[in-house]
Amino acid sequence: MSSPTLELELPDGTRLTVPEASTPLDAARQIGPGLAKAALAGRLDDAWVDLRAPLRSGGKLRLITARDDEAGDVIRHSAEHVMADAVKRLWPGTQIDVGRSGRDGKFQYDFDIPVRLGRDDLPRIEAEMQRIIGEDLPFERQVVSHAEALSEFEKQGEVLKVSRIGDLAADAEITLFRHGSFVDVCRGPHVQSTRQIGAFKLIDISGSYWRGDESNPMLQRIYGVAFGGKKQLKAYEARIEEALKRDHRRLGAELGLFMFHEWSPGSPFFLPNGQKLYNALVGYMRDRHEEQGFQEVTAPQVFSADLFKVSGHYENFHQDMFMIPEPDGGEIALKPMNCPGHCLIFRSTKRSYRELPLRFNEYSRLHRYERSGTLHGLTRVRSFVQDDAHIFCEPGQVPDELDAFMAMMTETYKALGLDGIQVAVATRPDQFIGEPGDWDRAEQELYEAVERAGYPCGTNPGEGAFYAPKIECNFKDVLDRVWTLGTAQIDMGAPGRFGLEYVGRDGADHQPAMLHRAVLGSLERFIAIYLEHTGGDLPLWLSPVQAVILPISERHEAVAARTCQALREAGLRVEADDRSETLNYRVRSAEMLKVPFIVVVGDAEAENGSVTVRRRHSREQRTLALKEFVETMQEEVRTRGVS
RNA sequence: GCCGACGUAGCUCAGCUGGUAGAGCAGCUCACUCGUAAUGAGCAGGUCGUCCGUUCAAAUCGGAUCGUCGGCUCCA
Repeated sequence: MSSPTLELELPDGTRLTVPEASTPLDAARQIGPGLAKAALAGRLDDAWVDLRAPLRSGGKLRLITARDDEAGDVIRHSAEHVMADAVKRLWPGTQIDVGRSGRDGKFQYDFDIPVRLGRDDLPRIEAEMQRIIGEDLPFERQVVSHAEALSEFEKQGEVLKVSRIGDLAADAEITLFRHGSFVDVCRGPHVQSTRQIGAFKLIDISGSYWRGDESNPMLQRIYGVAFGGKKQLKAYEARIEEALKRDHRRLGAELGLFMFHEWSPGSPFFLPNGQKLYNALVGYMRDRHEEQGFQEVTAPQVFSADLFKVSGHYENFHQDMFMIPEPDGGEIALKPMNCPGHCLIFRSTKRSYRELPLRFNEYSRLHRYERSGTLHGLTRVRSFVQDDAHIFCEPGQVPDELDAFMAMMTETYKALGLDGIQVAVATRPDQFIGEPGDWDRAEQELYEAVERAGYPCGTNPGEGAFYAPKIECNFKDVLDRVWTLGTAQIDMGAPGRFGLEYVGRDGADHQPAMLHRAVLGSLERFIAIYLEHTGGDLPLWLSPVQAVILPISERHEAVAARTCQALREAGLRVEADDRSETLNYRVRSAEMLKVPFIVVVGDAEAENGSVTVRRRHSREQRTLALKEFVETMQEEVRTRGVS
């Protein structure tokens, strides 16, 4: 009678037969002692397996070593434990909560530490971690029952951990990992020994609410990065440095696009160059909407609080609004959204089904009171404009309108060369208006629209607006933070609350469906993401300064001025730089402002009415007739080419 | 709003444990008049975020406040 075995297939195709309940480490030993020593974890059919966990089935086994790209994932996991151990060693009485390791090399751990730590304490923790790594402590894996896990941490007085274990099912098998005297609940996998943590660095410390709830006490969270080797750590640091160069806040200042002032926190000033970019974008969206049957309107900026009592904002959005008490005891508010105004326009006259879908778009400035700690450059502001529109239609027309939204969104982002969009449906939040059944149907319609448009669709549970579920178009900024740009929402409250009606084919009154949608979302936020996406190298049609004219010397100033004027009259945004500086100096200055065309005029050009042009990022200089240059530029602007 | 850090000339930064501020770039002036990434010289520029306190004396120490940055929470 032979004992049962498992069949494993190795990456090179060879097959390995091991006794049942062997561990990946056992398999590694069979392959060779070198591999067994270097192995960090295993992948069985692409799922992580801990080296010490008995295999439950055969399959394709890959042993991960520091040389593999995925090594970092395992190392970070173990680095979390080592960091937690270090903090406990340094500050006895520390309660550990949980750690997490994410993408991009980062890991974190939350603690309740008896003292407040600052960044200055990080080197001390790093040193302690280094000591633990030097101790070469093996990670031990242990599977225990729920009760055993509870008693383990109760014994240690780990109140937070006990509470976390309480979340797990009573019949769950719990895996513990130990190294030295430190133990934590963890699914794994972990490296074999602390020594295998190749390179790490603690990067920051911050607060975080216990269980993510701001009514709970605040814990201290420490962030770090860890990799298989020093080289990856260096690469990470270089990547962050590069990313920072593309930060829209930095580019905004360097290119003279926008600024902030402490007397109006979170409210951007668009400087002349920024306003040109802004106007170009709005102009583009105006055209797109007009083509698609939208009608632009402008509603007031300030309304009586009564409007928002009807819309539901007063009860559900109050702390996000700028409310102003009036001398006579009334209350007025800066509008945080355009929708209530559009509802008033809709019901200003008797509407017929023949008018539907009725699409109103608006570029008013919206104001929302965002808490001070949430403000962030142009991505999170208190004053912004959306390419916003509301569609009033018959309920049966909703799918077509959603399809049109998805199409416009796809086309617009494509035209701008912006990729990396993530689409998700944000569902009913805890605080909402309307009927749950209607929400379910609306959410379903949104999912179907995303699917018809061919996008993979995620779900952001409970992230919908209080009045509508929404399709969200999400993008990451240069430091991997996710921001929502475009959205499409099906309103669950406004048509009823505002008593909106239209006369149907049947002569009876019906309630219209109402959609909210914005393709770029907040223009401010869009500009931020787009600047980071392009690194400030905007396509010609969006460049604030499309060309700069450089006279070779003083005697060419008049030609430069004439050339500049001719280009301006052709509708191009052009400036002449006739400062008393060397040509090289002025070329450099134009380069740093990321101007797409550098145009030089000297004796030769003055003589025959030509210009010598060099495109940014090109080394080639072309001399051509001014007229020809104008036409080339106009054509590129007209077709909104993306380089 | 909460936790932590930061706040010195337009920008980037120096200024050790308290003795009333310094550089580079930008700006201005003069000279140079130049063919695609920094010509040279000179000048000017700051009540050290703000307020209160400690001290003979505060950019430096303490407190408060505002703003910014990194997170948390919240959100386009």
